Amino acid sequence: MGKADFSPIADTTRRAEIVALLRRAILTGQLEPGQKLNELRISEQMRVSRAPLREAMRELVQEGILTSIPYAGTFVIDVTAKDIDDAYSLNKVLDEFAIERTWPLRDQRFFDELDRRHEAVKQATRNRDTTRQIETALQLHGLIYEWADNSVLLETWQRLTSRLQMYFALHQQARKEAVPAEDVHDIYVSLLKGTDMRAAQRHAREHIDLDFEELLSYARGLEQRPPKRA
Amino acid sequence: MGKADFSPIADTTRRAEIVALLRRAILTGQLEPGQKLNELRISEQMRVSRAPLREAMRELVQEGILTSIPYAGTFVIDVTAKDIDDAYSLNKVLDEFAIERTWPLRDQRFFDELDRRHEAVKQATRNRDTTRQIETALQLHGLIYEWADNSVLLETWQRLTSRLQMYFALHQQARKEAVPAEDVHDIYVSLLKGTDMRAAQRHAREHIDLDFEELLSYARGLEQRPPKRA
DNA sequence: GACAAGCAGATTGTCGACAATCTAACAAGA
DNA sequence: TCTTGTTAGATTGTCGACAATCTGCTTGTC
Repeated sequence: MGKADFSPIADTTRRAEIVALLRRAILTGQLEPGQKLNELRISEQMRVSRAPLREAMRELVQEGILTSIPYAGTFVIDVTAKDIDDAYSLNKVLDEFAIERTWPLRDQRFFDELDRRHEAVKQATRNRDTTRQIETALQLHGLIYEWADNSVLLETWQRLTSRLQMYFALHQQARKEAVPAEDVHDIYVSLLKGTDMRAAQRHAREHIDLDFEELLSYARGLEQRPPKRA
Repeated sequence: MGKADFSPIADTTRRAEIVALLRRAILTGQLEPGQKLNELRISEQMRVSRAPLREAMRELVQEGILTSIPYAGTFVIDVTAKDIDDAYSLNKVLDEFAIERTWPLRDQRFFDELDRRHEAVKQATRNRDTTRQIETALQLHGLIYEWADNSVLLETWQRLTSRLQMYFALHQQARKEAVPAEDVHDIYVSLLKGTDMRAAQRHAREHIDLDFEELLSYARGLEQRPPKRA
């Protein structure tokens, strides 16, 4: 018996690729909140028929980053300050739970992965690649969810992540200035390696507090934006 | 200006109706876990083409009660004891959060609605309508989520509800005996009307504890069930 | 000019047919 | 007997066309 352990091969359906493309466009801010997605136009651009495109859109609607009105169209979700606040406060609760569950399961592999993701954030920061910086920061944050050994929790987090990534991307896009270069994750990582679970939980709350505060002040500025046309 | 407040008219797309039909079939246990959904057969039975059916299926996949393997088929999710345990433990955390958020927002309308839903459970119990009993009990439980004024939390709960309803339905279906006739929600309701939030939170934990314990012992019995054929 | 009716264009929803892929049964060879 | 190659059937994925619905403009009327 050979011992090679192969990873599952990629989904080869057009639908899956369309989902990935659309999601990326939304999460990086290429598609603005409220914007309408014209099926014919997009399907022609992607050289695909409308059937798989529509199926892909249904998935993203359920994922919570698109919204659909029958016979009117499918739109990128609107972002209100309340949405961000809601996501943020739920995130705090979930973080606490995830840390609690992950805590006894931490091992060397966990610490290694933690360092690896932390390094990825630092590199993206050095490269001034803001999109990648957001992505890697969320991946670093997501490790406690992957490790918590709770599939429903992980699913919930992934759904939340989509929105968070979108929110942060919009925020970054809005303020033209460069991203803070210093690394704010050092303490978080070291606490996750330590022995005081409560301290880690407390810091997680306060840490994401900071990021969100700015996000919120930004979001409050763009309330009642007019709906974008396709 | 007239003052009538109309409820939104029904979605008139076939897709929406198909989603409702399929969801109901799954959540009531008409479709067993692991069972394959044959697109052609179902579309013929419903007198609908495969396009809206497939779109409906995509939605339910994202909702977490179906699972899809490219070129192989779409299946009702398998239920493992761990899945139930995961959903259960997350539910406890969310309950606590929902109660905390709902607490200061309780008013007369809340109490009225609480009573209304409680009454619905009691009536379903009297009628020995187990399916409806599960449905109404979950609706009673869901009020704190609807009242918490947090859209992301509500969404998360609704997703969780789908699975819980499915789990309980399976459980009920398995044990042929009648459902416990006594009402276990009296204390829960009265605590939500009271002044001691901590007590309400504590009881929510212990209350759903009871329901789940039986569910878990049942689920542990059906591990590694063979996949059902269409 | 204000307003309602009706029409044209654009867009979404649905259909039936074809292409790509998988499964299972069978045959051929070691 | 076990493995490998082939093939037929069934099922999923995708396509192009048609039907249903919406939107905005035009027209006609007061």
